[in-house]
Amino acid sequence: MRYWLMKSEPDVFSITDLENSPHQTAPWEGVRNYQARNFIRDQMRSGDRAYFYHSSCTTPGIAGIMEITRDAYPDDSAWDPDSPYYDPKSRAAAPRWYMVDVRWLLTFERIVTLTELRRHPKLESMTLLRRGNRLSVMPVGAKEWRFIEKLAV
DNA sequence: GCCAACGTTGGC
DNA sequence: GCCAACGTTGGC
Repeated sequence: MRYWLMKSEPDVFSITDLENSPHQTAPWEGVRNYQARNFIRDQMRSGDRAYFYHSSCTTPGIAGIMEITRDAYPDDSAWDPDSPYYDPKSRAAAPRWYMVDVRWLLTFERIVTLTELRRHPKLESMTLLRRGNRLSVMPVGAKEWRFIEKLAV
């Protein structure tokens, strides 16, 4: 099992929105970056765990945990002209973008903030904290995962 | 709203 | 293939 961190702007889709979704499950649509796409398509598997990260908001940080419940499949929002994620270069015969399904597992009692994550030397090599990192989907090491889990309690 | 740090695009 | 211009991300 692998561990991941996935960013979403809570104004658009928050961990509460996921919890309130049918079956507490939703497609993670709209990833439009090749490196993130490759993680989703080539490495992410049903059963993996992911931190739900709230970005571009008052208190950026990790809000809780979700589970990947479906391997990657074509992101059909790329074919919807009315979608903000529309990409005419993605065609059904050759899908450019992929998504997984995610299921809500738990919401932390409090947000584990970005500021707090930066304070811990054990986390300094985290992809999330690397200068200039803009990935919306990235792997998390098992040790880092467990360390963060304890912070949240 | 600002801006650093990227990624993408397209002319050549 | 180079690289300048442009667009996006995301913290602050």
